[in-house]
Amino acid sequence: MARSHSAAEKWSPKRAAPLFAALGDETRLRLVTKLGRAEPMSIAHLTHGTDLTRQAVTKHLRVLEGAGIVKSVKKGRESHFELAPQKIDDAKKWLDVLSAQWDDALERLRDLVER
Amino acid sequence: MARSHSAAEKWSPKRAAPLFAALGDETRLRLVTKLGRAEPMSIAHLTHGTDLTRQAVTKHLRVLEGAGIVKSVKKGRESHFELAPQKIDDAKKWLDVLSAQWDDALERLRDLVER
DNA sequence: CTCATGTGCAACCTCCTGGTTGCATATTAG
DNA sequence: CTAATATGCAACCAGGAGGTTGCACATGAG
Repeated sequence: MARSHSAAEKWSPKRAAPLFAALGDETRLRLVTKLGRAEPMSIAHLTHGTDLTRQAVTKHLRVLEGAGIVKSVKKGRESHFELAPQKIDDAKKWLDVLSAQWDDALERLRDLVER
Repeated sequence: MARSHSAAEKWSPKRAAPLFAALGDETRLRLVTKLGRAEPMSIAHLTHGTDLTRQAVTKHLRVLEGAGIVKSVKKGRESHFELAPQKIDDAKKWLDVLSAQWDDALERLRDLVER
């Protein structure tokens, strides 16, 4: 495998933090939820219903794109965005690893007390 | 159930965003990982191995505490922090709902094409 | 062709964040 | 008691985040 990141690095805080940071904004979570409908949408469309400017929404989309949570494709004069569920899975898995670590630790502590 | 939040609100971006925001920092993810060992640790202890000041670490811990990801208990002159795995699960579930929404949408679109 | 629509870019502004330092206070160690 | 340890609190700072406005430019509609 000629991958640029080791398996250990995959769970590094360094790689996971930007992902969570991108999700750590109400507006962006709303955008992501809309894009969860699996229909690529233009910036103008995504701006509708928001009390924000088109440019503000654009900035949020670029942040999501930078984190790999969203992909954009130019379609004529429009930019269509769609969700990249792989990154969502990455975030989920990071939390899974943490939970597993916690559960293991608890169990090990319990064993220690019992014997 | 006399809960203060409706079931729908539980998945609102408004509630989830602060959670992800708290996780969106490398230092905080490192702290959370350390606390995943299920052993309550003092601020001084958590500062060890970091290139940060004790106060910087303290601030991060307060942010995590504010998001409910961590709980603190004063033990003598020390403040001991431990993980609150429930919030981690909340974050994970939010991502699960999003993934499910995406998968459902994809399947529905596929059906639409096939018939 | 002409005009309206959808974006991109850049400058600017305000507020929050992550960090630091300095000092006060509460406990525990000897 | 006295000194060392573990925190808390407040002031201060630089830089980044989230938003806005203004203007240029490309493309689709009539």
